[in-house]
Amino acid sequence: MAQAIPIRKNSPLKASCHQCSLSNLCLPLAIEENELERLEDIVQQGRIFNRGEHIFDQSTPFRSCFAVKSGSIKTSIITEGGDEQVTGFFMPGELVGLDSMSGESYACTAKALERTSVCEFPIEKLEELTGKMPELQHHMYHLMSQEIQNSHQLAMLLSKNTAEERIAALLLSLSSRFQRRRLSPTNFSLPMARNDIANFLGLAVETVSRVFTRFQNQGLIRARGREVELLDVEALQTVTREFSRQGCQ
Amino acid sequence: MAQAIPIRKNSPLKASCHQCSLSNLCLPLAIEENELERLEDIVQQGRIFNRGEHIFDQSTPFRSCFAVKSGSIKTSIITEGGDEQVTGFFMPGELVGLDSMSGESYACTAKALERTSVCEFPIEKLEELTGKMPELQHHMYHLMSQEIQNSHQLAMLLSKNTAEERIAALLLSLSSRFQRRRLSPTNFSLPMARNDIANFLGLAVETVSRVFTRFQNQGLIRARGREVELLDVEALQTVTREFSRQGCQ
DNA sequence: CGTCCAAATTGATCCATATCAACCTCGTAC
DNA sequence: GTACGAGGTTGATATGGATCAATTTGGACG
Repeated sequence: MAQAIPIRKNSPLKASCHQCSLSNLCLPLAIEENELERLEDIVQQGRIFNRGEHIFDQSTPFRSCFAVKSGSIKTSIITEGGDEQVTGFFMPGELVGLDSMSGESYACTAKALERTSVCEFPIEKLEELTGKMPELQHHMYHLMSQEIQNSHQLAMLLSKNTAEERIAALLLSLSSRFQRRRLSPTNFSLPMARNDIANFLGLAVETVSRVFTRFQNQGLIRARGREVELLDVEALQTVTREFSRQGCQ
Repeated sequence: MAQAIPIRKNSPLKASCHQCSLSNLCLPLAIEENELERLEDIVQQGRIFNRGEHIFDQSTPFRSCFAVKSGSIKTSIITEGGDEQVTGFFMPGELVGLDSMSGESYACTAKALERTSVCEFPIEKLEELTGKMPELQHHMYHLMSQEIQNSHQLAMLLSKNTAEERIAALLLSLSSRFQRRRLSPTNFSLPMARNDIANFLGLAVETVSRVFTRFQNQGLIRARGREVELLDVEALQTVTREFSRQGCQ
Protein backbone atom coordinates (compact mmCIF):
# COMPACT_ATOMS: atom_id res chain seq x y z
CA MET A 1 0.00 0.00 0.00
CA ALA A 2 2.86 2.32 0.81
CA GLN A 3 4.33 0.85 -2.33
CA ALA A 4 3.95 2.99 -5.44
CA ILE A 5 2.11 1.48 -8.35
CA PRO A 6 4.83 0.41 -10.77
CA ILE A 7 3.66 2.53 -13.65
CA ARG A 8 7.06 4.07 -14.29
CA LYS A 9 9.30 1.92 -16.44
CA ASN A 10 12.96 2.57 -16.83
CA SER A 11 12.34 5.07 -19.57
CA PRO A 12 9.48 7.29 -18.51
CA LEU A 13 6.27 6.94 -20.40
CA LYS A 14 5.86 9.40 -23.21
CA ALA A 15 2.82 11.52 -22.60
CA SER A 16 -0.06 11.65 -24.98
CA CYS A 17 -1.46 15.13 -24.60
CA HIS A 18 -3.41 14.36 -27.76
CA GLN A 19 -5.61 11.98 -25.89
CA CYS A 20 -5.72 13.84 -22.61
CA SER A 21 -9.13 15.20 -21.74
CA LEU A 22 -7.48 18.19 -20.07
CA SER A 23 -5.67 19.41 -23.17
CA ASN A 24 -8.07 22.32 -23.45
CA LEU A 25 -7.15 23.52 -19.95
CA CYS A 26 -3.51 22.62 -19.60
CA LEU A 27 -0.44 23.82 -21.48
CA PRO A 28 -1.56 22.24 -24.78
CA LEU A 29 -4.33 24.78 -25.06
CA ALA A 30 -1.77 27.33 -26.16
CA ILE A 31 -0.46 25.51 -29.16
CA GLU A 32 -1.53 24.08 -32.48
CA GLU A 33 -2.48 20.46 -32.85
CA ASN A 34 0.48 19.80 -35.12
CA GLU A 35 2.98 21.21 -32.64
CA LEU A 36 1.74 19.18 -29.75
CA GLU A 37 4.39 16.56 -30.28
CA ARG A 38 7.14 18.92 -29.29
CA LEU A 39 5.48 19.35 -25.94
CA GLU A 40 4.87 15.63 -25.60
CA ASP A 41 8.56 15.09 -26.19
CA ILE A 42 9.53 16.84 -22.99
CA VAL A 43 6.72 15.74 -20.70
CA GLN A 44 7.00 12.86 -18.32
CA GLN A 45 3.69 11.37 -17.56
CA GLY A 46 2.22 9.06 -15.07
CA ARG A 47 3.62 9.80 -11.68
CA ILE A 48 1.10 8.91 -9.06
CA PHE A 49 0.99 10.02 -5.43
CA ASN A 50 -1.15 8.74 -2.63
CA ARG A 51 -3.02 11.05 -0.32
CA GLY A 52 -0.61 12.86 1.93
CA GLU A 53 2.48 12.23 -0.17
CA HIS A 54 4.71 15.13 -1.10
CA ILE A 55 5.23 15.95 -4.76
CA PHE A 56 8.07 18.17 -3.56
CA ASP A 57 8.95 20.26 -0.55
CA GLN A 58 10.96 23.35 0.22
CA SER A 59 14.21 21.43 0.43
CA THR A 60 13.77 19.75 -2.96
CA PRO A 61 15.94 21.25 -5.72
CA PHE A 62 13.71 22.91 -8.26
CA ARG A 63 13.69 20.89 -11.48
CA SER A 64 10.17 20.73 -12.82
CA CYS A 65 6.70 22.14 -12.91
CA PHE A 66 3.79 19.73 -12.57
CA ALA A 67 0.40 19.66 -14.18
CA VAL A 68 -2.33 17.98 -12.20
CA LYS A 69 -3.89 15.19 -14.22
CA SER A 70 -6.29 13.84 -11.64
CA GLY A 71 -6.76 14.37 -7.94
CA SER A 72 -5.70 17.60 -6.30
CA ILE A 73 -2.74 19.26 -4.64
CA LYS A 74 -2.27 21.65 -1.78
CA THR A 75 0.72 24.00 -1.74
CA SER A 76 1.93 25.66 1.41
CA ILE A 77 4.85 27.50 2.89
CA ILE A 78 6.27 26.08 6.08
CA THR A 79 8.17 28.60 8.18
CA GLU A 80 11.15 27.88 10.37
CA GLY A 81 8.82 28.03 13.33
CA GLY A 82 6.82 25.21 11.80
CA ASP A 83 3.84 27.40 10.98
CA GLU A 84 2.09 26.51 7.78
CA GLN A 85 0.45 28.86 5.33
CA VAL A 86 -1.56 27.21 2.59
CA THR A 87 -0.95 29.18 -0.59
CA GLY A 88 -3.15 27.36 -3.04
CA PHE A 89 -5.19 24.38 -4.12
CA PHE A 90 -4.56 22.91 -7.55
CA MET A 91 -7.05 20.90 -9.54
CA PRO A 92 -6.76 18.93 -12.78
CA GLY A 93 -5.46 21.03 -15.65
CA GLU A 94 -3.66 23.47 -13.36
CA LEU A 95 0.09 23.98 -13.18
CA VAL A 96 2.03 23.74 -9.91
CA GLY A 97 5.46 25.20 -9.31
CA LEU A 98 5.34 28.55 -11.09
CA ASP A 99 6.22 30.29 -7.86
CA SER A 100 9.49 28.40 -7.72
CA MET A 101 11.13 29.60 -10.90
CA SER A 102 13.39 32.03 -9.11
CA GLY A 103 15.40 29.86 -6.79
CA GLU A 104 17.43 26.73 -6.35
CA SER A 105 14.74 24.98 -4.33
CA TYR A 106 10.98 24.95 -4.47
CA ALA A 107 9.38 27.94 -2.80
CA CYS A 108 6.68 25.82 -1.23
CA THR A 109 5.67 22.30 -0.34
CA ALA A 110 3.19 20.42 -2.53
CA LYS A 111 1.13 17.64 -1.03
CA ALA A 112 -1.43 15.36 -2.64
CA LEU A 113 -4.84 15.85 -1.06
CA GLU A 114 -6.06 12.56 -2.49
CA ARG A 115 -4.71 9.97 -4.87
CA THR A 116 -3.24 12.23 -7.53
CA SER A 117 -1.48 11.83 -10.84
CA VAL A 118 0.65 14.50 -12.43
CA CYS A 119 2.57 15.25 -15.62
CA GLU A 120 6.06 16.55 -15.11
CA PHE A 121 7.62 19.35 -17.17
CA PRO A 122 11.38 19.57 -16.63
CA ILE A 123 12.01 23.28 -16.41
CA GLU A 124 15.12 23.44 -18.55
CA LYS A 125 13.44 21.71 -21.42
CA LEU A 126 10.32 23.77 -20.94
CA GLU A 127 12.26 27.02 -21.09
CA GLU A 128 14.06 25.83 -24.16
CA LEU A 129 10.75 25.01 -25.79
CA THR A 130 9.06 28.28 -24.88
CA GLY A 131 12.02 30.02 -26.43
CA LYS A 132 11.13 28.39 -29.72
CA MET A 133 7.36 28.57 -29.47
CA PRO A 134 6.12 32.13 -28.97
CA GLU A 135 2.54 31.05 -28.23
CA LEU A 136 3.74 28.72 -25.53
CA GLN A 137 5.93 31.41 -24.05
CA HIS A 138 3.01 33.78 -24.13
CA HIS A 139 0.91 31.22 -22.35
CA MET A 140 3.51 30.77 -19.63
CA TYR A 141 3.53 34.52 -19.03
CA HIS A 142 -0.23 34.36 -18.98
CA LEU A 143 -0.33 31.61 -16.38
CA MET A 144 2.24 33.24 -14.14
CA SER A 145 0.51 36.56 -14.37
CA GLN A 146 -2.74 34.89 -13.43
CA GLU A 147 -1.12 33.35 -10.42
CA ILE A 148 0.04 36.78 -9.29
CA GLN A 149 -3.49 38.03 -9.68
CA ASN A 150 -4.91 35.09 -7.78
CA SER A 151 -2.56 35.76 -4.97
CA HIS A 152 -3.48 39.44 -4.93
CA GLN A 153 -7.12 38.47 -4.76
CA LEU A 154 -6.32 36.25 -1.83
CA ALA A 155 -4.47 39.06 -0.09
CA MET A 156 -7.49 41.25 -0.65
CA LEU A 157 -9.80 38.61 0.74
CA LEU A 158 -7.60 38.25 3.80
CA SER A 159 -7.29 41.91 4.54
CA LYS A 160 -10.73 43.24 3.72
CA ASN A 161 -13.32 40.53 4.04
CA THR A 162 -15.25 38.77 6.76
CA ALA A 163 -15.16 35.06 7.38
CA GLU A 164 -18.43 34.57 5.49
CA GLU A 165 -17.18 36.49 2.48
CA ARG A 166 -13.95 34.53 2.34
CA ILE A 167 -15.68 31.18 2.49
CA ALA A 168 -18.30 32.14 -0.06
CA ALA A 169 -15.50 33.26 -2.37
CA LEU A 170 -13.70 29.97 -1.99
CA LEU A 171 -16.82 27.94 -2.67
CA LEU A 172 -17.51 29.97 -5.81
CA SER A 173 -13.93 29.64 -6.98
CA LEU A 174 -14.10 25.89 -6.62
CA SER A 175 -17.47 25.86 -8.32
CA SER A 176 -16.21 27.67 -11.39
CA ARG A 177 -13.19 25.42 -11.58
CA PHE A 178 -15.36 22.32 -11.51
CA GLN A 179 -17.49 23.88 -14.19
CA ARG A 180 -14.48 24.44 -16.45
CA ARG A 181 -13.94 20.72 -16.31
CA ARG A 182 -17.57 20.09 -17.28
CA LEU A 183 -18.41 18.82 -13.83
CA SER A 184 -21.33 20.01 -11.79
CA PRO A 185 -20.72 23.54 -10.49
CA THR A 186 -23.22 23.10 -7.69
CA ASN A 187 -22.58 19.61 -6.49
CA PHE A 188 -19.09 18.57 -5.63
CA SER A 189 -16.86 17.15 -3.03
CA LEU A 190 -14.26 19.35 -1.36
CA PRO A 191 -10.80 17.91 -1.86
CA MET A 192 -9.44 19.54 1.28
CA ALA A 193 -10.11 19.33 5.01
CA ARG A 194 -11.70 22.12 7.02
CA ASN A 195 -8.29 22.69 8.50
CA ASP A 196 -6.78 23.49 5.12
CA ILE A 197 -9.64 25.82 4.27
CA ALA A 198 -9.16 27.62 7.57
CA ASN A 199 -5.43 27.96 7.08
CA PHE A 200 -5.78 29.13 3.49
CA LEU A 201 -8.37 31.76 4.39
CA GLY A 202 -6.65 32.93 7.56
CA LEU A 203 -9.37 31.69 9.88
CA ALA A 204 -9.70 29.29 12.79
CA VAL A 205 -11.18 25.88 12.01
CA GLU A 206 -14.01 26.60 14.39
CA THR A 207 -14.94 29.69 12.43
CA VAL A 208 -15.01 27.76 9.17
CA SER A 209 -17.25 25.19 10.76
CA ARG A 210 -19.60 27.81 12.12
CA VAL A 211 -19.89 29.61 8.79
CA PHE A 212 -20.68 26.34 7.03
CA THR A 213 -23.54 25.65 9.38
CA ARG A 214 -24.71 29.26 9.16
CA PHE A 215 -24.78 29.03 5.37
CA GLN A 216 -26.64 25.79 5.71
CA ASN A 217 -29.23 27.29 8.02
CA GLN A 218 -29.72 30.17 5.61
CA GLY A 219 -30.36 27.69 2.82
CA LEU A 220 -27.34 28.77 0.79
CA ILE A 221 -25.63 25.41 0.79
CA ARG A 222 -26.09 21.88 1.91
CA ALA A 223 -22.99 20.32 3.41
CA ARG A 224 -22.29 16.91 4.85
CA GLY A 225 -18.62 16.58 5.59
CA ARG A 226 -16.79 17.23 2.36
CA GLU A 227 -19.87 16.78 0.22
CA VAL A 228 -21.19 20.21 -0.74
CA GLU A 229 -24.19 21.39 -2.70
CA LEU A 230 -24.58 25.04 -3.60
CA LEU A 231 -28.27 25.78 -3.32
CA ASP A 232 -28.23 29.51 -3.99
CA VAL A 233 -25.29 30.65 -6.07
CA GLU A 234 -26.75 34.12 -6.54
CA ALA A 235 -26.89 34.66 -2.81
CA LEU A 236 -23.34 33.43 -2.39
CA GLN A 237 -22.20 35.89 -5.02
CA THR A 238 -23.95 38.61 -3.10
CA VAL A 239 -22.14 37.56 0.03
CA THR A 240 -18.77 37.87 -1.63
CA ARG A 241 -19.65 41.28 -3.05
CA GLU A 242 -16.64 42.11 -5.15
CA PHE A 243 -15.30 38.64 -5.75
CA SER A 244 -17.27 37.42 -8.68
CA ARG A 245 -14.29 36.93 -10.97
CA GLN A 246 -12.61 33.60 -10.94
CA GLY A 247 -10.20 34.89 -8.25
CA CYS A 248 -8.59 33.19 -5.32
CA GLN A 249 -7.07 29.94 -6.39
CA MET B 1 3.11 72.91 -13.86
CA ALA B 2 0.42 70.55 -15.02
CA GLN B 3 2.41 70.63 -18.23
CA ALA B 4 4.72 67.72 -18.74
CA ILE B 5 8.35 68.49 -19.08
CA PRO B 6 9.01 68.35 -22.83
CA ILE B 7 11.48 65.52 -22.69
CA ARG B 8 9.61 63.43 -25.20
CA LYS B 9 10.31 64.41 -28.77
CA ASN B 10 8.33 63.09 -31.67
CA SER B 11 10.38 59.98 -31.76
CA PRO B 12 10.82 58.75 -28.23
CA LEU B 13 14.25 58.99 -26.76
CA LYS B 14 16.31 55.89 -27.16
CA ALA B 15 17.19 54.57 -23.76
CA SER B 16 20.74 54.18 -22.65
CA CYS B 17 20.70 51.28 -20.27
CA HIS B 18 24.47 51.34 -20.61
CA GLN B 19 24.64 54.50 -18.59
CA CYS B 20 21.82 53.78 -16.23
CA SER B 21 22.88 53.31 -12.64
CA LEU B 22 20.12 50.75 -12.16
CA SER B 23 21.34 48.37 -14.84
CA ASN B 24 22.49 45.92 -12.19
CA LEU B 25 18.97 45.71 -10.74
CA CYS B 26 16.72 46.09 -13.71
CA LEU B 27 16.24 43.89 -16.78
CA PRO B 28 19.77 44.56 -18.11
CA LEU B 29 21.20 42.53 -15.25
CA ALA B 30 20.18 39.39 -17.09
CA ILE B 31 22.10 39.99 -20.27
CA GLU B 32 25.58 40.50 -21.57
CA GLU B 33 27.02 43.93 -22.12
CA ASN B 34 27.20 43.40 -25.86
CA GLU B 35 23.54 42.41 -26.16
CA LEU B 36 22.30 45.40 -24.25
CA GLU B 37 21.59 47.27 -27.45
CA ARG B 38 18.81 44.92 -28.39
CA LEU B 39 17.04 45.81 -25.19
CA GLU B 40 17.73 49.48 -25.67
CA ASP B 41 16.14 49.23 -29.09
CA ILE B 42 12.75 48.41 -27.65
CA VAL B 43 12.72 50.56 -24.53
CA GLN B 44 11.15 53.96 -24.42
CA GLN B 45 12.71 56.11 -21.84
CA GLY B 46 11.98 59.29 -20.07
CA ARG B 47 8.31 59.40 -19.22
CA ILE B 48 7.85 61.44 -16.11
CA PHE B 49 4.85 61.50 -13.79
CA ASN B 50 4.06 63.90 -11.02
CA ARG B 51 2.94 62.74 -7.60
CA GLY B 52 -0.54 61.33 -7.79
CA GLU B 53 -0.58 60.80 -11.56
CA HIS B 54 -1.60 57.43 -12.92
CA ILE B 55 0.88 55.47 -14.98
CA PHE B 56 -2.09 53.30 -15.94
CA ASP B 57 -5.33 52.11 -14.44
CA GLN B 58 -7.61 49.12 -14.69
CA SER B 59 -9.37 50.47 -17.77
CA THR B 60 -6.15 51.07 -19.69
CA PRO B 61 -5.46 48.48 -22.40
CA PHE B 62 -2.40 46.51 -21.44
CA ARG B 63 0.49 47.42 -23.71
CA SER B 64 3.65 47.72 -21.66
CA CYS B 65 5.51 46.93 -18.50
CA PHE B 66 7.33 49.77 -16.78
CA ALA B 67 10.60 49.89 -14.92
CA VAL B 68 10.89 52.50 -12.23
CA LYS B 69 13.83 54.76 -12.90
CA SER B 70 13.41 57.19 -10.05
CA GLY B 71 10.67 57.91 -7.56
CA SER B 72 8.21 55.20 -6.59
CA ILE B 73 4.90 53.67 -7.57
CA LYS B 74 1.97 52.22 -5.72
CA THR B 75 -0.19 49.57 -7.35
CA SER B 76 -3.67 48.77 -6.18
CA ILE B 77 -6.85 47.03 -7.17
CA ILE B 78 -9.98 49.09 -7.08
CA THR B 79 -13.16 47.06 -6.73
CA GLU B 80 -16.54 47.92 -8.19
CA GLY B 81 -17.56 49.07 -4.75
CA GLY B 82 -14.72 51.59 -4.79
CA ASP B 83 -12.70 49.75 -2.19
CA GLU B 84 -8.98 49.90 -2.73
CA GLN B 85 -6.45 47.20 -1.97
CA VAL B 86 -2.83 48.23 -2.31
CA THR B 87 -0.97 45.30 -3.86
CA GLY B 88 2.56 46.63 -3.94
CA PHE B 89 5.10 49.40 -3.78
CA PHE B 90 7.69 49.63 -6.50
CA MET B 91 11.04 51.32 -6.19
CA PRO B 92 13.78 52.14 -8.70
CA GLY B 93 14.96 49.08 -10.60
CA GLU B 94 11.69 47.20 -10.10
CA LEU B 95 9.29 46.18 -12.84
CA VAL B 96 5.60 47.09 -12.74
CA GLY B 97 2.87 45.35 -14.71
CA LEU B 98 3.83 41.69 -14.51
CA ASP B 99 0.45 40.90 -13.01
CA SER B 100 -1.26 42.20 -16.13
CA MET B 101 0.15 39.84 -18.71
CA SER B 102 -2.99 37.74 -18.85
CA GLY B 103 -5.68 40.15 -19.88
CA GLU B 104 -6.70 42.91 -22.23
CA SER B 105 -6.46 45.60 -19.58
CA TYR B 106 -4.15 46.20 -16.68
CA ALA B 107 -5.03 44.15 -13.61
CA CYS B 108 -4.37 47.04 -11.29
CA THR B 109 -3.92 50.78 -11.09
CA ALA B 110 -0.43 52.27 -10.83
CA LYS B 111 0.03 55.66 -9.26
CA ALA B 112 3.16 57.73 -8.78
CA LEU B 113 3.82 58.30 -5.08
CA GLU B 114 6.18 61.14 -5.86
CA ARG B 115 7.72 62.63 -8.97
CA THR B 116 8.60 59.46 -10.81
CA SER B 117 10.29 58.55 -14.07
CA VAL B 118 9.89 55.20 -15.80
CA CYS B 119 11.19 53.24 -18.75
CA GLU B 120 8.53 51.61 -20.87
CA PHE B 121 8.83 48.10 -22.32
CA PRO B 122 6.15 47.46 -24.96
CA ILE B 123 5.03 43.96 -24.22
CA GLU B 124 4.88 42.65 -27.77
CA LYS B 125 8.44 43.67 -28.45
CA LEU B 126 9.54 42.38 -25.09
CA GLU B 127 8.01 38.97 -25.72
CA GLU B 128 9.59 38.86 -29.11
CA LEU B 129 12.94 39.68 -27.59
CA THR B 130 12.69 37.17 -24.76
CA GLY B 131 11.92 34.56 -27.41
CA LYS B 132 15.31 35.25 -28.92
CA MET B 133 17.29 35.74 -25.73
CA PRO B 134 17.06 32.76 -23.39
CA GLU B 135 18.71 34.55 -20.48
CA LEU B 136 16.25 37.39 -20.74
CA GLN B 137 13.36 34.95 -20.89
CA HIS B 138 14.75 33.17 -17.88
CA HIS B 139 14.96 36.46 -16.05
CA MET B 140 11.35 37.29 -16.84
CA TYR B 141 10.27 33.96 -15.40
CA HIS B 142 12.45 34.72 -12.43
CA LEU B 143 10.87 38.10 -11.84
CA MET B 144 7.32 36.85 -12.21
CA SER B 145 7.99 33.93 -9.94
CA GLN B 146 9.40 36.30 -7.37
CA GLU B 147 6.31 38.42 -7.56
CA ILE B 148 4.18 35.37 -6.86
CA GLN B 149 6.35 34.62 -3.85
CA ASN B 150 6.13 38.19 -2.62
CA SER B 151 2.41 38.04 -2.85
CA HIS B 152 2.33 34.76 -0.96
CA GLN B 153 4.47 36.31 1.74
CA LEU B 154 2.02 39.15 1.94
CA ALA B 155 -0.90 36.76 2.23
CA MET B 156 0.95 35.01 5.02
CA LEU B 157 1.62 38.29 6.78
CA LEU B 158 -2.04 39.21 6.50
CA SER B 159 -3.40 35.94 7.75
CA LYS B 160 -0.97 35.01 10.50
CA ASN B 161 0.70 38.07 11.90
CA THR B 162 -0.07 40.85 14.29
CA ALA B 163 -0.02 44.51 13.42
CA GLU B 164 3.45 44.91 14.89
CA GLU B 165 4.83 42.00 12.93
CA ARG B 166 3.38 43.29 9.67
CA ILE B 167 4.81 46.74 10.11
CA ALA B 168 8.21 45.47 11.18
CA ALA B 169 8.24 43.27 8.09
CA LEU B 170 7.43 46.19 5.82
CA LEU B 171 10.12 48.37 7.35
CA LEU B 172 12.69 45.62 6.90
CA SER B 173 11.60 45.00 3.33
CA LEU B 174 12.01 48.66 2.49
CA SER B 175 15.32 48.70 4.30
CA SER B 176 16.75 45.88 2.24
CA ARG B 177 15.51 47.43 -0.95
CA PHE B 178 17.22 50.70 -0.13
CA GLN B 179 20.34 48.77 0.66
CA ARG B 180 20.29 47.08 -2.74
CA ARG B 181 20.47 50.53 -4.26
CA ARG B 182 23.44 51.39 -2.04
CA LEU B 183 21.40 53.78 0.03
CA SER B 184 21.27 53.76 3.79
CA PRO B 185 19.33 50.74 5.05
CA THR B 186 18.63 52.41 8.37
CA ASN B 187 17.86 55.95 7.43
CA PHE B 188 15.32 56.63 4.77
CA SER B 189 12.17 58.41 3.89
CA LEU B 190 8.96 56.44 3.36
CA PRO B 191 7.59 57.07 -0.11
CA MET B 192 4.03 56.29 0.95
CA ALA B 193 1.50 57.73 3.36
CA ARG B 194 0.36 55.97 6.53
CA ASN B 195 -2.89 55.36 4.76
CA ASP B 196 -1.20 53.32 2.03
CA ILE B 197 0.76 51.35 4.59
CA ALA B 198 -2.44 50.59 6.45
CA ASN B 199 -4.27 49.52 3.34
CA PHE B 200 -1.40 47.38 2.12
CA LEU B 201 -1.04 45.61 5.46
CA GLY B 202 -4.74 45.20 6.07
CA LEU B 203 -4.82 47.52 9.08
CA ALA B 204 -6.55 50.73 10.09
CA VAL B 205 -4.52 53.93 9.82
CA GLU B 206 -4.89 54.44 13.52
CA THR B 207 -3.29 51.10 14.21
CA VAL B 208 -0.32 51.92 12.00
CA SER B 209 0.12 55.16 13.82
CA ARG B 210 -0.04 53.49 17.20
CA VAL B 211 2.49 50.83 16.26
CA PHE B 212 4.88 53.46 14.97
CA THR B 213 4.77 55.29 18.28
CA ARG B 214 5.03 52.03 20.20
CA PHE B 215 8.14 51.08 18.22
CA GLN B 216 9.48 54.53 18.90
CA ASN B 217 8.90 54.25 22.62
CA GLN B 218 10.64 50.88 22.63
CA GLY B 219 13.63 52.45 20.94
CA LEU B 220 13.32 50.34 17.80
CA ILE B 221 12.90 53.22 15.42
CA ARG B 222 12.84 56.95 15.28
CA ALA B 223 10.10 58.38 13.10
CA ARG B 224 9.12 61.91 12.24
CA GLY B 225 6.42 61.86 9.58
CA ARG B 226 7.84 59.97 6.64
CA GLU B 227 11.40 60.21 7.86
CA VAL B 228 12.37 56.92 9.46
CA GLU B 229 15.47 55.69 11.22
CA LEU B 230 15.83 52.04 12.18
CA LEU B 231 17.63 52.02 15.50
CA ASP B 232 17.52 48.31 16.26
CA VAL B 233 17.30 46.13 13.16
CA GLU B 234 17.96 42.98 15.17
CA ALA B 235 14.98 43.63 17.38
CA LEU B 236 12.79 44.35 14.38
CA GLN B 237 13.81 41.05 12.87
CA THR B 238 12.87 39.36 16.09
CA VAL B 239 9.48 41.01 15.94
CA THR B 240 8.81 39.68 12.46
CA ARG B 241 9.89 36.19 13.45
CA GLU B 242 9.69 34.32 10.19
CA PHE B 243 9.96 37.19 7.77
CA SER B 244 13.64 37.80 7.50
CA ARG B 245 13.87 37.05 3.80
CA GLN B 246 13.37 39.89 1.42
CA GLY B 247 9.60 39.12 1.32
CA CYS B 248 6.63 41.35 1.02
CA GLN B 249 7.13 43.80 -1.77
C1' DC C 1 3.18 85.06 8.31
C1' DG C 2 -1.29 83.39 8.88
C1' DT C 3 -4.92 80.28 6.67
C1' DC C 4 -6.62 76.06 5.32
C1' DC C 5 -7.01 71.22 4.49
C1' DA C 6 -5.14 66.67 4.47
C1' DA C 7 -2.50 63.63 7.10
C1' DA C 8 -1.27 61.90 11.48
C1' DT C 9 -1.86 61.04 16.29
C1' DT C 10 -4.25 59.88 20.57
C1' DG C 11 -8.14 58.23 23.38
C1' DA C 12 -12.51 55.47 24.37
C1' DT C 13 -15.45 51.88 23.06
C1' DC C 14 -17.09 47.83 20.51
C1' DC C 15 -17.13 43.67 17.81
C1' DA C 16 -15.65 39.76 14.86
C1' DT C 17 -13.15 36.14 15.41
C1' DA C 18 -9.54 33.63 18.11
C1' DT C 19 -9.05 30.69 21.82
C1' DC C 20 -10.22 27.25 25.17
C1' DA C 21 -13.00 23.37 26.21
C1' DA C 22 -16.21 19.78 25.56
C1' DC C 23 -18.49 16.76 22.68
C1' DC C 24 -19.79 14.31 18.46
C1' DT C 25 -19.06 11.59 14.07
C1' DC C 26 -17.19 8.65 11.07
C1' DG C 27 -13.91 5.74 8.97
C1' DT C 28 -10.53 2.17 10.03
C1' DA C 29 -8.37 -1.58 12.58
C1' DC C 30 -8.88 -5.35 15.31
C1' DG D 1 -19.40 -5.77 16.31
C1' DT D 2 -16.30 -2.60 19.33
C1' DA D 3 -12.55 0.54 20.12
C1' DC D 4 -9.83 4.20 18.73
C1' DG D 5 -8.31 8.55 16.85
C1' DA D 6 -8.60 12.19 13.64
C1' DG D 7 -11.57 15.42 11.95
C1' DG D 8 -15.53 18.18 12.72
C1' DT D 9 -19.04 20.71 15.40
C1' DT D 10 -20.83 23.56 19.15
C1' DG D 11 -20.62 26.58 23.26
C1' DA D 12 -18.42 30.15 26.43
C1' DT D 13 -15.08 33.60 26.97
C1' DA D 14 -11.20 36.76 25.81
C1' DT D 15 -8.88 40.07 22.91
C1' DG D 16 -6.54 42.58 19.03
C1' DG D 17 -7.57 45.75 16.28
C1' DA D 18 -11.60 48.33 14.05
C1' DT D 19 -14.38 52.14 14.63
C1' DC D 20 -15.86 56.56 16.28
C1' DA D 21 -14.48 60.96 17.92
C1' DA D 22 -11.46 64.68 19.04
C1' DT D 23 -7.07 66.96 18.57
C1' DT D 24 -2.54 68.06 16.57
C1' DT D 25 0.77 68.58 12.97
C1' DG D 26 2.49 70.03 8.78
C1' DG D 27 2.78 71.40 4.16
C1' DA D 28 0.85 74.40 0.22
C1' DC D 29 -0.58 78.77 -0.90
C1' DG D 30 -2.38 83.40 -0.70
